[in-house]
Amino acid sequence: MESITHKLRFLRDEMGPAEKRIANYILNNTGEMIALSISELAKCCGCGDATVVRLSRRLGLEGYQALKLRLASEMGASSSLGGEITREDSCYEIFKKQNAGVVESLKNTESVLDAEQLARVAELVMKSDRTVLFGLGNSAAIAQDAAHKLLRLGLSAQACCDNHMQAIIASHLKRGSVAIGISHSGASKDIVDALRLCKICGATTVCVTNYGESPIVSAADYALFTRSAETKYSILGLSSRYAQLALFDSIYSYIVMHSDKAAKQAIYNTETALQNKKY
Amino acid sequence: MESITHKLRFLRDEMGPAEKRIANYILNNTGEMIALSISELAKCCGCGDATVVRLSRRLGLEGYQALKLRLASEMGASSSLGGEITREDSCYEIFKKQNAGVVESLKNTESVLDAEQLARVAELVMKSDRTVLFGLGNSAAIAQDAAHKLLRLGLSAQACCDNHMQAIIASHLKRGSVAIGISHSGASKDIVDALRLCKICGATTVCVTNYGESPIVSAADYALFTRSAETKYSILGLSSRYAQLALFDSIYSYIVMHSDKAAKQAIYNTETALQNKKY
DNA sequence: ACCTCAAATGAAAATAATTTTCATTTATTG
DNA sequence: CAATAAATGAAAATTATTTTCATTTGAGGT
Repeated sequence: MESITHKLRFLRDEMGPAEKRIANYILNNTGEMIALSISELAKCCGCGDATVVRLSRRLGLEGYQALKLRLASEMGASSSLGGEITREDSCYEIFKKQNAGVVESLKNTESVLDAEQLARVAELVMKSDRTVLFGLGNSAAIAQDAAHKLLRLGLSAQACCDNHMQAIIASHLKRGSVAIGISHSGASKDIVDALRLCKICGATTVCVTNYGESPIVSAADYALFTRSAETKYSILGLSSRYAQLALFDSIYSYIVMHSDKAAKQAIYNTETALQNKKY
Repeated sequence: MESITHKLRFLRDEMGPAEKRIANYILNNTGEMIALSISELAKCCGCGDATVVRLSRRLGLEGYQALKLRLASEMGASSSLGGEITREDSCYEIFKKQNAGVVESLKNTESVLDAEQLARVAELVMKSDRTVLFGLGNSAAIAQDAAHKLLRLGLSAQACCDNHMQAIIASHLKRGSVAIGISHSGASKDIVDALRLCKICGATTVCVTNYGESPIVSAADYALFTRSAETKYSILGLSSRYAQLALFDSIYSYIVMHSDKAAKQAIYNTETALQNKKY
C-alpha cells in the first residue's frame, strides 16, 4: 500500500493546472485540508468541486471522503514527533515527548540492524555453553535484564557489571562461550578490553553499540547496531537503551520459538516456581 | 489531546444501551467502521442515525465525519500492528513485530498514566533525602537503571534487588525517604511486604505496576500505572518494561530540567569523569 | 401496581456534502 | 486556423449527515 502523499507528488506531472493546484494545496496544508468540505477546498484552489473528485479518483480512491480518511490516517502515523523538552513541560508531557523519541529509535534501529548478523547471534547464544554479558553504567541494566531472560530459558547466562570481574571472567572463557559487550558509545575502555581478552581466549565476541566506527566493533566477531533518535536532551544515550532492550528481547523470543519440548517445560516450570512468590 | 478510543471506553459507563452498542462496535471493528456511512453503521448496531451523531457529540466532536477522521488518524498512528510471532519468523522479523507491541504499550501507558500522580512523584523524588527502588526478577533491571540515573543527578538513590536486603533497608527508612516498588503483576510478595514496611517506618511509598487491582497499590501512597499491549507471546510482561523505563526516564528528565546551576554542574562533572573511562 | 417525569431513542424531515452530468473552455496537432 | 481531445466548472442528481420531534423506556415516588 503506497502512501497518498507520495502518489500525489508522483502523479502531479500528469495533471492539468487546476488539479495541480489542488495537489499542491493538499501537500502544503494537509492538516487544515482535512477539516475542509469539498467545496471549501475547491474554492481555496479556485476550481470546481468536480476537479477535486477527479483528483481523488486519479489517486485510485473512491472519492473525496476516502481521500480525507487516508490523509488523516497518514497524518496520524507521522504525527508523533516529540518536539523538544522544555523547563515548562510537566512530567507527563516529558513522558510523551520522550516516547516519540523512543519510537523513532526503534524504527531507526530496524533500518540499521543487520538481519543476518542478528540471526547468527541468536543461534550462537542458543547453542553456546555459556553466555556472558558485559555492561557498565548505562548499559549495566541492559546486560542484567538480558541475562535474566536467558536464565529463564535455562541457558547458562551471566551479566557482569564490574570491570575487575569482567577481566577475570573474560580471561577464563573458552571456545564455545559467547561474550556480548554492550556500550552505547562503543568506546567504553573496560568493555572493549574485556571483549578483546575474550577473543584471545577463544570465545566468540559480539558487540551492541550505536556507532559503527567505534573501537568495540573491531573487538567483536559480530556487531549489532542500534540507532537512537538524535535529540538534544538525550545527554546520556537515553533512547538507545530501548533499542538494546528490544534487541535482546527479540533474541529471547527467537530462542523460545526454537526450543524443544523439554526446554519449554523448563520455562513453564520457572513460571510455576515464581507463582509462589506472589500473593 | 486525548485519544478517542480511550474516551470511548471511558464514557461507555454513562451511555444508554444503544449508544453502548455503537461504542462497542467501533472499538471492536475500528478498521471496517471507517468505511461505513452513518446509516450503515446505525443499521449494524440496530439503532438510528441520530444515536450515532449523539455518540460523536458526547465524545466532544463536531459529528460523525469528525469521528471517522479522528479514528482514521488514530488507526494510522497505531497501524504498525505486529501480528503474532511464529516459529518461522526470523529474529529480525521478531524484532519488528515486538517493536510494534512496544509502541502500543507506550501509547497505552500514556492513556492510563495519571499526570498528576506522576508530577507528584517526580517532585517527591527530587526533594527526598533518599530514594530506594525495589525490584525482583523482571523488574530488577528497571530498578537498577532508574537508580543509576538518579545517582547521576547527585541524588541519594539505591536499587535493591535482594529480598532480604529489601527488608533490611525498608525497616530503616525514615520520614523524608521515598520507596518505589516495581512489579508488573503488582503481586510480588517481597516487594509488597517491603513497601508496607517502608510505610510503617514513615517513608513515602510509590508503586509502579500494570494492574490497578493489585495488592501493591494498597501498600503505596502513590500509584503509577503502565499498560502493556496484551499479546499472546508476552509470557513475561515483556513490553511493560519499556513503559516502566520510559516512566523513570521522564522523572529523570523532569529533575534535570528543574535542577539549579550547581546541580547541572554536578551532572556535567559526572559526564567529564566518565570520559576518562573511554577510548 | 400505577403514575410521573426525565432520559434515551429512532423515523422522518431538513440540511449539507458529494458525485455525476454535461456544456463550455482551453490547449494541441495537423 | 480548423478539428479534436483533454480539462474544467456549474448545476443537477445523488447520497450522507444532522436536526427535529414524537414515541418509547425505565427509574423513582405514591
